[in-house]
Amino acid sequence: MDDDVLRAFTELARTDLGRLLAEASASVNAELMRRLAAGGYEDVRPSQIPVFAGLTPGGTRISSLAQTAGMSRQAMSMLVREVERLGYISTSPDPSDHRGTLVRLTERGVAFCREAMAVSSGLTDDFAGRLGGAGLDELRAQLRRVIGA
Amino acid sequence: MDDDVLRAFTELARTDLGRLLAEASASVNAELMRRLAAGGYEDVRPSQIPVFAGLTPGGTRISSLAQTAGMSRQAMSMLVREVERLGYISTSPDPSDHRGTLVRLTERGVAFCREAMAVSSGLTDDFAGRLGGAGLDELRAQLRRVIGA
DNA sequence: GTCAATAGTCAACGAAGTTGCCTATATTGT
DNA sequence: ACAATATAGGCAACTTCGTTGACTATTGAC
Repeated sequence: MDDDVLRAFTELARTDLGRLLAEASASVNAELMRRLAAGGYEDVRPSQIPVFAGLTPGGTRISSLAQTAGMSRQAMSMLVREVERLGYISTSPDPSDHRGTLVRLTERGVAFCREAMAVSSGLTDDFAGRLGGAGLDELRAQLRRVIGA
Repeated sequence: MDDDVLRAFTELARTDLGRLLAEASASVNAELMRRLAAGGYEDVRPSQIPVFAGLTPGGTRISSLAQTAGMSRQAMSMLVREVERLGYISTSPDPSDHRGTLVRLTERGVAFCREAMAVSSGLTDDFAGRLGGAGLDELRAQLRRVIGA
């Protein structure tokens, strides 16, 4: 019966591993951003996090940030300008190669990274409480196995 | 030292639960769409899946699909037109309420749902092989615990 | 010193979704 | 019976996040 196919499909769509992963990801990410906002960083958007994540000590090229984030230089360039306008990073021409632009954290940027780490730790602790410490480690290991396809 | 904060932050960004979940979700979803495309359904895009997922036997309102998918009626209305143009669903005015539009699977739509279930089963089997059957069940349970925040 | 490669940016576009407003139909209260 | 209200759907404009293509400036190789 077609109806049976449809019912089975609907049921599948609800319990699917892909959907569970997507929901869990969205949920964790939303909670992370909510806590960052509560900590005084309401102006940072999720898409801007990769800018911070790609920074390295001593200053980092926009191209390098783009590659780390897996996106085009153009997109990263725009993100960098946004985050700079928010006051978290500063840019300056690379003295050793005037084609390049070096991106560095400002003091506010350092404070943001500290807060982000604290928030992430808090969230991790919450999950450890809910899943058990061993359960959380096991979850991480299984996710890595899922990714390593 | 600021550099230490940055290094710790970078490390965190790589091993973060949120990032693991996002990567796993993207990976599983991409693989699902890849297999659907390989099975002859190259024209269905990820954003259109919720149209199918919300359908119920006997025909379903666009508003109902929108609510199930958690999006606006306007967005779902557009998705419905796209998927209809691809030939997977048909629409007709609701005879019992002429404001409404009932959405139903076509034969091609039923075939798609069958294939999607087969693909999903295959994928689930693959993961069961990689994580162990009990490991997969445990992963699902933990993801549900993560979602139930 | 010319010539190819690289870093960054501008402009146009695309996918996926939102909000505000509009029409058509239904329902409800008096 | 009819005015008021609610609901279903659709149009238009906009936002977010990303892409590709074409361009300039600088650099390095020969």
